[in-house]
Amino acid sequence: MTEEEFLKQYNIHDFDVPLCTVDIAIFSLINNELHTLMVLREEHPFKGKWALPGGFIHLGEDDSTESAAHRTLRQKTGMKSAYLEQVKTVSSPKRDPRGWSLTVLYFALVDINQVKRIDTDKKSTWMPLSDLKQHDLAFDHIELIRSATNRLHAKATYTALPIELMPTEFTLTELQHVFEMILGRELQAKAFRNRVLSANMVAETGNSKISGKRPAKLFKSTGVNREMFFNRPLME
Amino acid sequence: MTEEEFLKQYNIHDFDVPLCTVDIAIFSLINNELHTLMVLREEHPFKGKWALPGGFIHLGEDDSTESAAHRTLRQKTGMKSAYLEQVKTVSSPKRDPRGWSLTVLYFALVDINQVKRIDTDKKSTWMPLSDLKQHDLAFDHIELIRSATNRLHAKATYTALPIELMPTEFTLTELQHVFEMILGRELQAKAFRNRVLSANMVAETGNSKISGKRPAKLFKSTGVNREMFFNRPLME
DNA sequence: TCAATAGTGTCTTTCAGACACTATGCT
DNA sequence: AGCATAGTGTCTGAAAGACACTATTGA
Repeated sequence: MTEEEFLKQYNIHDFDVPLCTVDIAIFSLINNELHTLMVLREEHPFKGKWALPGGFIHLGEDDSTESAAHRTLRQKTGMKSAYLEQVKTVSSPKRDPRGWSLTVLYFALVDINQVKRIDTDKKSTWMPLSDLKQHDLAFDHIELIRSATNRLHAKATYTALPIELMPTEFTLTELQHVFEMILGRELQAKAFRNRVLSANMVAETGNSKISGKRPAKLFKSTGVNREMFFNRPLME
Repeated sequence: MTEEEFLKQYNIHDFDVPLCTVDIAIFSLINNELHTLMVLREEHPFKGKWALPGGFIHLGEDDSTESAAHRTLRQKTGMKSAYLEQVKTVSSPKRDPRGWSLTVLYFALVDINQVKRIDTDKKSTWMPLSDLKQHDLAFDHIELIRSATNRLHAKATYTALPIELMPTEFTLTELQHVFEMILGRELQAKAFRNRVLSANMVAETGNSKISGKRPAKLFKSTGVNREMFFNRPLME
């Protein structure tokens, strides 16, 4: 048989195949707390439960799981681009009652001020991470969120990725507080500032922010944080 | 409709679904060189080309993509357990001529002395990494191998994972040479030894190896390398 | 005794941690 | 002037880099 003949007779529907989805944990800062965007499932299975945004890959529309993730992100937040990173692929015969399933998990970091639109057709909400355990989420999404959070936590110790969560202008103290929230512990101002400043990850905007007492210089991201790795982690 | 009714009428074959596979780059040391196990494709597509071991998930047999990877590893090397790590999931409508496809990539590190059996039904070979570019591999497998190699390289800078490639007993100089091969540069004996010894990643066996001149102490892995991360990378 | 490989002593450099200190602007 | 927050000076310690040095064996 030639390859052409083979491809002609090949039909994926002759085989048992897994269900194949993409899920994204979209993280954002609201009132100095980490939130993740959740959508209410309006169909079975897990109807009425909160779930991560995502779903089946649209074979005609998506060029990769990453572009499926971008599409979802666009639909839910109106953002054309944002930091998006693949976390891992999780699979099991049990995690979806419809059958053997596999999901490619991503996480995104967005500045909440850039979020333009939230799909009105589906009920969705920004849920603080601290509230998650009180909800009985769909599928294994609580586990997925934990995996995404762990990745974010790890990245905060050896990169400056959390800058992606910040508004256009921010003070270094504000940035430090975000890191502290993600890492769950306090940081030394000196070490923290040395690190981001000497790596040129932020640049002064010339503006400052008066929050009552001494005004703090405002900084903006230089974008270096997307690729740069520090060669020592923050603490152990 | 109840969930039960929904599940009863749900049929995955009503939808367009991607092809879904698992591939593994199985790395091993042969004659002081990194090799990866390749199998000859005996069917279309890419018939007659070399490819990474792997293939479709067996829904009845595999509990996850990881167990599909373990099954493949067992079939190709006879090894029940070995270091196995998920690298990433790669997808595209073009990478497989049969249609939209997705593969979950793993890499494994094996001690070549523990490899018991190589499937006799499929032609397979250990290919040195340096030879790969001379071959026209199936699918995007050359890219997948590059991704797996990059991961191994990164891990060698901040963990002692390459210990998994070593035989039961080895000298520190031999281990250092393996790191040097993976990293593509020379290391300082002092720094290298301090690092693995103070982390208790290896333990003396009491034996030594005479290779002509001063005998070198033999060490064995303590297994610590699987989880331990150094808090500074080797060089930049 | 010498060649060759194994393994160490020790100085430098880098950067995080600790923490006391100074700076600024509002009230 | 006082106070709260912004931001710095400077010492310590841990671990990597450099590189000269010593140790052990067989021939």
